[in-house]
Amino acid sequence: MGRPKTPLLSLARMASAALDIVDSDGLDGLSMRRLATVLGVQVASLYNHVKNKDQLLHEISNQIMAQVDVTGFHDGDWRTGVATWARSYRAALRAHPNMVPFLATGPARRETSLARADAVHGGLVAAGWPPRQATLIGASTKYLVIGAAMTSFARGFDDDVQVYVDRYPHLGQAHKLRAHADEIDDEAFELALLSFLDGLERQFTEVREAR
Amino acid sequence: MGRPKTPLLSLARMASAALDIVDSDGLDGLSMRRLATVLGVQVASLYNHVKNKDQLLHEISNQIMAQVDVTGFHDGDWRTGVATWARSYRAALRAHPNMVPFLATGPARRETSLARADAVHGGLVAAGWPPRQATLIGASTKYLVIGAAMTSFARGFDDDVQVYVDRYPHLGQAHKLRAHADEIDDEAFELALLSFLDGLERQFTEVREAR
DNA sequence: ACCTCCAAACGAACACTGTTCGCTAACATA
DNA sequence: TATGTTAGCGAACAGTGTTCGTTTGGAGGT
Repeated sequence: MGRPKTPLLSLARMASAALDIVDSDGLDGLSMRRLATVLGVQVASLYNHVKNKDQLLHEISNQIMAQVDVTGFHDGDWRTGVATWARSYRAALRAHPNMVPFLATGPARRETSLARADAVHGGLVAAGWPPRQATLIGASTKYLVIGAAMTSFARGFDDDVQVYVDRYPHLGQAHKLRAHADEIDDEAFELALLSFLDGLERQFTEVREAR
Repeated sequence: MGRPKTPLLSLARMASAALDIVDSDGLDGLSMRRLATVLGVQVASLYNHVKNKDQLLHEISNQIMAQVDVTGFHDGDWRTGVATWARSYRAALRAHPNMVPFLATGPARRETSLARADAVHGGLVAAGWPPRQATLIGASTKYLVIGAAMTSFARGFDDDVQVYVDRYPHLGQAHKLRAHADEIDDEAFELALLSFLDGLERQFTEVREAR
């Protein structure tokens, strides 16, 4: 067949189609052959635009991480900075839940991830936090976001009552959870985030008074 | 060859060997063929003891979750209950970091997981929390633990300075993180956990006064 | 205009994966 | 003693990521 007059593929088109597959059929549902079929192309052609399947997934990851908002630090208020960062971070992950296991694993060497980390750390230090504390806050917040995106707590329970009755006395209502899954997950995340920020606030005043 | 005089395999032996492989070579490093080789056996034989590779992984997961300690609720003190639960939960996951992606994904239908959830929820309610709050606390705590186990924040950075210098002004010290990776991860987890518990404590007194 | 080099498609193959099938031989039970 | 179940084995199947050599279009240089 040879080289076509106008290119059939592009990195953007591939990443977009791949993300569609992952969104609808999970991470395991994405195979290079299936992606090729969707794009109307043969498998080997994909490797002209991507070195690896891994690289393709990183490409998608960058796309997702670009949605994370770190502008909340601009006015020097660290609390709203962390809050908007955490919320937009979680929202970006929840938009593509099947990608979360990949996003959360492995080193954060991705471009966009590092850029976000840089902005957060810089924002916290500029607001008056010692570097060490800024690091810890960044880490803790990331834990919370990743955990919340990874594990939809409420969806982890079965609709069927029989699973719980008799065997787990305190989980009698657990099957109802799935109906309000999103609601509960949202509330649990907000609860953790706000109480965390409250805790930090107290610590922050101590830091300021120590000077 | 036929049936051997004494069984060569057992579920326990398989799970144990499989976990060894996962611990040393990652989740992807575990293949049924390799597991069979390690056990001095042919692949097909494994399927006499396990229906699936998935079932094998669930077996391992149960083994790990059994390490989680929920006895802290026994004396009615919810705060130490949650704290010991969270810490032992995290410790169990950190002991086998490569298993975390599997443990964290998918519904928590596993026996041992449900038993733990039951104990936690029961403990919180017994201590005076309304069921709804108990659910949220369970969820939030799980988020934190899963996130902390999933993402070793500090290990996510590169040892090489050149990665950061010039490009990310606020991450100039980031390469030093890896040296104290464990220390930082521990502190970040404790920071999040304690400030979360503090936040809950304030909320709890409000709940009591409302009665 | 010609020649060269690179880019982007293809088809075929390789090594690997999880899983199933039919076969055999030992044990457990009636 | 006969029967059925259990736990090994070998071979095969469909599917995976990836690489190789080949073909051909287009861009750049002389």
